Amino acid sequence: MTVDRDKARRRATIHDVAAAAGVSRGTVSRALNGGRNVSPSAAEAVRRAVRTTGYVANSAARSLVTQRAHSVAFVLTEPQQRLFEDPNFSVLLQGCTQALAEHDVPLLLMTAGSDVERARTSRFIAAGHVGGVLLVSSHTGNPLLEDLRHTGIPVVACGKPLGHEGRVAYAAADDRAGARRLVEHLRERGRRRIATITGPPDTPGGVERLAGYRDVLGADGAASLVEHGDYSRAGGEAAMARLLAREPGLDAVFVASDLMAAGALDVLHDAGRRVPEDVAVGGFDDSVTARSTRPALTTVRQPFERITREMVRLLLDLTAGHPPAAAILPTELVVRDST
Amino acid sequence: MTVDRDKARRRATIHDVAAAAGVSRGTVSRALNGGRNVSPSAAEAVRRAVRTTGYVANSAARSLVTQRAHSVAFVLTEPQQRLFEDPNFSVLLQGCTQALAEHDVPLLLMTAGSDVERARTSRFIAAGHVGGVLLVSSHTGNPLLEDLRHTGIPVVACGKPLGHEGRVAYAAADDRAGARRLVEHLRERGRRRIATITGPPDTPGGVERLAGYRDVLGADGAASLVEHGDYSRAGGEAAMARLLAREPGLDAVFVASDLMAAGALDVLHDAGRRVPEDVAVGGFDDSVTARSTRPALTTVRQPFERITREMVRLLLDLTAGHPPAAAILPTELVVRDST
DNA sequence: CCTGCGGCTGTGAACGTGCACAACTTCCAA
DNA sequence: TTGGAAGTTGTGCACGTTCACAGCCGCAGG
Repeated sequence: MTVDRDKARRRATIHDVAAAAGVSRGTVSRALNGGRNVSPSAAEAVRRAVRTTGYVANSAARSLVTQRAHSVAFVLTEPQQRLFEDPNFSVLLQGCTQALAEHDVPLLLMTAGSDVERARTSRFIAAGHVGGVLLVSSHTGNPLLEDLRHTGIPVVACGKPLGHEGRVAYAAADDRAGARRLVEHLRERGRRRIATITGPPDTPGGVERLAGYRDVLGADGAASLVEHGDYSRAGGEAAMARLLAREPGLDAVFVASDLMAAGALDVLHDAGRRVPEDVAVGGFDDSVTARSTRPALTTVRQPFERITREMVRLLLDLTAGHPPAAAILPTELVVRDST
Repeated sequence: MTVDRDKARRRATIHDVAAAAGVSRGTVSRALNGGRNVSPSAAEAVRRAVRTTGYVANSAARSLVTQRAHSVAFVLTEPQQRLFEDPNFSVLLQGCTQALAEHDVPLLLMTAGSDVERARTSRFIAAGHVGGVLLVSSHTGNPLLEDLRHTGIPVVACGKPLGHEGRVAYAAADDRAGARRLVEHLRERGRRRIATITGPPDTPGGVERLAGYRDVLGADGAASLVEHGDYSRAGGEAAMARLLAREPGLDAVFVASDLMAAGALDVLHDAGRRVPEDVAVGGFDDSVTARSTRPALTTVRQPFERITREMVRLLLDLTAGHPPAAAILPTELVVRDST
């Protein structure tokens, strides 16, 4: 009775497993972790004992002795509002959760939008509470990355970490090729006055997608039809308005994100331009936004699922001792009704 | 030199603080945790030593001895797709992260959409890896809640947990009053044939918002103008199409979520109905969707910030030994262009 | 037959913390 | 003066795990 009650109340420890299997703690630990130097019979006995006792390793005790945590922090350095305005972040978060769960690694969500948040997050990570960091930060020059590199904790960035290339692992879509493909598509549709709304110049998406645009159109003619946005819907509206004021005769716009493109569509609509008859509009990301605009948006699909999967793989590699690597993944043109 | 190097490499422990403050480990522990029975001079010395050593308590060691984790799991039981389609989940997630961070409690994000995920999440939580659970699950009858109640780990639900009222703590908006207010608003605008698109009948939002609608219109006349949706955009489209087929002369629709309302707007537009001239449309949630539709949506604002704050407060109360409580929070009518 | 070696196993120590307990001080009332 | 109460402090132990080490066995080579 007493034994049964204890077993029911307290979680099974490695001692219980050892006793049930008729071996020692060390053997159980070896069987479960390394798997080396354990006889087949002992391994089988341990496996059975684990099943009957319902043993799950105590992570606190484990990370106390191994001096490192098993969990991974997903850190978002954008101002908080972005998390719910831009669907891309949700997709990334969901993908990473999924990919990590498959490796039985819990994900801690942390934000570092304000200075207070950044200090708190930085301190938390430096305290060794997590074994790795997935950093989603588009803007360069974020002090958090400096802090993290100083701690020596494995970090994988989403998108090329401008200024840290080669020193920080990252996974990213091939922004430049994707942008090139979309602008080529606009030309194939017969468009001649093609403008662009870029992302901020201190973000990889802002730089690379503009580069792809210029690959097709050349730097000279392009220079006069470039406006910068900030990836927000409102930013897209403002940039589109500026473009129309500068060049009323434009017949196409390549917008560096779907959210900004949605804003641009509104402005074009209010200005009496028909899409795609008068002006063709191309976006970037293929987020849910692209499917819900009117007309539905032609865009460049980012391989978010592969990106998140690669981020997790790179992080696990890093913790295994590999040097920082990069994964550049191909994009895909999705043609809908706006071009 | 050696001391300096050690201090730089290894994290400061409670021993280091005790040595620096000239007291014992026990006093340091008391000063930091309880604060009771510690002389002012000792407390001051400890405080100073903590600052100079940069001491941060080792959470692994702490939870090993206290037998409970400090972190909180945010569990989403909806199918994964919903996370990025419905902005409400992002808002909830962001709010909880924020509120927990203020208490220095890390948030673990877990999903339980499929059976495999649910089993994994359930096992993880049962293993004692988290100190509490914030459960975001609209549908009733989810086996996860049963699992969780069995473990005895504190749980706070978001929205009334149908079938567990009084036994599980929860925070929710006053759905019924909010729906009532919106339908009254439609009548004040002179509408007479008011239909409704509800949420699923096994969700609190599906039940309560329909109840509010009936409070105003009476059960009899209402019965013929009710269609069920599933909170998705596509579900809203389908339900709107069914309503139009049943009652072409309707002049208003109360839709139980903004996302479904966005779908309904599309269908009304394609059917040649002008909004709000021919048909007034009201939504629920006041999510970003409501501001980006054309016309902008009249809706009921859910006090998400207060909801998340209350969820966290209820959870902390629970861990402190209080019995499960509920927090019902008032909503607000937001009038825009669709009514 | 002894020696060495490689595979396998058990045992003690350590990780850093909170808590129970004992010891010590101070102070006041009997 | 003494006793005890109240407040403050130090110390041993336990939490559950991994790791290094030592001991055991069987086997092959000298």
